[in-house]
Amino acid sequence: MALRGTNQEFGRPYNRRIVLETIRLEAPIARGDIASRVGLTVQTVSTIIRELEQNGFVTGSRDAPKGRGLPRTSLMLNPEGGFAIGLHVTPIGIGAALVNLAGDIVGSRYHAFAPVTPERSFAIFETLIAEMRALRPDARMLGIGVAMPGPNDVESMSFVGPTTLEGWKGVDVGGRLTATTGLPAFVGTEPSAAALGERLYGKGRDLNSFYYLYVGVGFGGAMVHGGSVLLGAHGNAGEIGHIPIVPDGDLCPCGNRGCLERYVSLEALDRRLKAVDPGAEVERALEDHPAIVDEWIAETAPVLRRAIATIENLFDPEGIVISGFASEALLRRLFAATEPLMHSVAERSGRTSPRLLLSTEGKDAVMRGSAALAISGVLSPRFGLLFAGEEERTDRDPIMTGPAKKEVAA
Amino acid sequence: MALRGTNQEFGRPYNRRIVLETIRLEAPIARGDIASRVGLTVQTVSTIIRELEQNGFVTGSRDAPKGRGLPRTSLMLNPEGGFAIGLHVTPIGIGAALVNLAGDIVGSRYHAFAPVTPERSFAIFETLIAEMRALRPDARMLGIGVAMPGPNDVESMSFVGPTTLEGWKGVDVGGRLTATTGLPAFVGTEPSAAALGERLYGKGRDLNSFYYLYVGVGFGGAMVHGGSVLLGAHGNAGEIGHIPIVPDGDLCPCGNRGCLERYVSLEALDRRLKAVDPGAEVERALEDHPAIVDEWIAETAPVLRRAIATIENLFDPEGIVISGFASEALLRRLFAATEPLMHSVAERSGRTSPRLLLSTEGKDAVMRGSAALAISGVLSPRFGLLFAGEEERTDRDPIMTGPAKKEVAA
DNA sequence: AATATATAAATCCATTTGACTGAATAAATC
DNA sequence: GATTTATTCAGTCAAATGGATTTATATATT
Repeated sequence: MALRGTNQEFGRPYNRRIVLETIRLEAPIARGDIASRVGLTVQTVSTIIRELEQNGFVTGSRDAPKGRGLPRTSLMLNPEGGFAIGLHVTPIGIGAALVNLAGDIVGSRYHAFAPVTPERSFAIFETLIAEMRALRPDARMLGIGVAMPGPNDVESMSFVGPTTLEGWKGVDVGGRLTATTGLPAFVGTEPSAAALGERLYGKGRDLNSFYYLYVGVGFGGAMVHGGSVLLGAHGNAGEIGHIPIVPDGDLCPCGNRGCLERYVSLEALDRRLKAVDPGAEVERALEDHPAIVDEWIAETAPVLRRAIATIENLFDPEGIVISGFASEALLRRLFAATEPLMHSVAERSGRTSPRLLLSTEGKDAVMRGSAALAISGVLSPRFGLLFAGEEERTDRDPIMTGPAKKEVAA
Repeated sequence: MALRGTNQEFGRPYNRRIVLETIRLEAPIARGDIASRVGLTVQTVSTIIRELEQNGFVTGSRDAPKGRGLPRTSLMLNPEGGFAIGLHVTPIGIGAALVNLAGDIVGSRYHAFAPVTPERSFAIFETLIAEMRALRPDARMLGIGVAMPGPNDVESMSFVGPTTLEGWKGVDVGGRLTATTGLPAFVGTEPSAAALGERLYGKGRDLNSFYYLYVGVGFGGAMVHGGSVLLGAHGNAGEIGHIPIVPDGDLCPCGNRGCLERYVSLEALDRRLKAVDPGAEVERALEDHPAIVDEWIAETAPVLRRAIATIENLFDPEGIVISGFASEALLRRLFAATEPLMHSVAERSGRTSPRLLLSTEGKDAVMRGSAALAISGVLSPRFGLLFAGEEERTDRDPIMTGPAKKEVAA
């Protein structure tokens, strides 16, 4: 855990992040409001804002006067203040996107190929990264984020079975990318990256804590608490696809029986489709084989409901966000099938917010999310950590370094 | 979440806590070692230690010389530096204990009565608290911690059924205790309090993250991560007793079917015993009805195993600690019945530590733990928070106030 | 219409807190 | 006496604070 003390040089960057994060979440907002919100004085916030403006992270605009007094200057993130490249590695290809500070996808590319071996992938990484960089050649590039299927380094289920990648065990993806590009690189699992994206730019903006469900080829999840994604001791928290949900159920490649992923996942649907029509594709399942989808939904709904009750009782989140690589139409079907929800601690007396939310971010979520892995280095409030349990980054504070830097009050 | 900025006056208490926590975990330890560990200079640590010594939290002793140079002064927590009263409310009585900074139970008392209504309980609280205070009349009393069965404020399952308390809905336990005693009072659920005790004084000292399972009348749990107990959005995280583990299983008072607690809990064993012998008692189950216990263990083992795999895949902890109100012998039986463990992300390639640990702290865990709720106000490293998600305590820093205070460099 | 006052937002400046750097001191061994 | 190690003393510096000041607008008064 390595508890660290604080000192003045540590405190300033921390306050910078707090202020920047507040602007991100509450924009447009004025200096005074930030001050009262974060518990600093207006003067302090003012000097921090000056730094942030000079470095291009924040822009301000004089409001229209209403009431007496000097009209406030509303501050907001400068979307062009920084960019990150998000990479999404799947068993059937690699996606890349250039994402700005506001989470907008400036441009993206997808390269389909198989098998996705490390050597071929690294070559494609380089091409994709160069392409993305070319979209904003002179901008401040904050880093690269890579989302990969989990879990990491687990004997029985790493990179085995249809939902995982083969041949990647022990490959230092982050290290190699940093070496070839000179940019800081961060690697995360698909669901944790997507959850981070959701927390920064999606439904998670309004939720202090939420559980994120990611229906992909497999089925993943991530708990977001206090702004951080909980990764667990070894980054494998959220392997919800492998919770044993049906006693003595289907055999799973992980060695257990009745894993959630065997029922609720695109791979599970695909298996059903292929059994009837070997040429069927999950993407077109609703159009081509609606009856099979109906059957699948009906049979998996109780399984999904039990999974949801399990999450609610174990994590007590403010809400559960359902999202994923699946098509929006299919997600909506799954979402609707969760009703009626089971009883759980989520049934609070004064509850107003919904227990379940559907994220329509769709497939962009992962790419945005993986870029967010890098962007979080700038935007994270807690000493640079958006992932609880992650090693503390000892790099210099990225906010005040980088190409876009103009001279700060020398 | 309310992000807060930091400043020097905020930084000093934080550093004090970091130093104190380091001493607690690593004692005996010298100033220099603390400095390099927490990243502060020796001088800064020195001044902090001086304060802590003057306030009686820490004592130092000159080591025996070995090698040349001035022998180091080893520092350790002064167990008598502070005390807290732990209260444990159960459906059949109330326990109280006086606990010192080192987590030692200085004295304890149990008052059996039923039904445990709020009015009778508050009267008994007062007697017990007075008794505990009398054990160290002049010592610094840090506060009162109360452990109660969960969950809080949930429509369908609050205070209903054999494992819960009735008539306590909406009762402000902490507020009333503070009002009558003048001491800060903290209320937590049984498992979260016990988990905190385990983290401060038990197996949790060596684990950065662990899941804590508490076999009580019901079945509870708590995730400890980075030194904090994760409470969830409303303090109800860890209602593991109500995860639906058997599809279409036994009906539970919560309204669902097949809840874990219906199988693995003292209440479940009790039901089995009473069905055969209405006068049977769980405490004497192993002696009086070994066959029934065998049968219960055999039938619940697969259920427990699935629960363990679920926890491992959802939280990825370093380990799972099994503990509880149950007798040590019974816990050992349950513990042994978890083998063979199912596959999960816990099966890491280089794994050396056990996946499951048995805590022999026994029934003291809860009382120590509830006292720890109050003690954590002093020992918590993160700005006074040992519970992630808890409201920030705006009280003055308890370390430097209180009866034992001698004049600090006026 | 012209002027004065009230209010709100943001900035300037002296003060204070607290951690840091470097020198000094104390207690041991060589 | 020289060297080594642990700890303390003295001065420096970064950064947040409180109070006064400046700027821009609205409203009241003459």
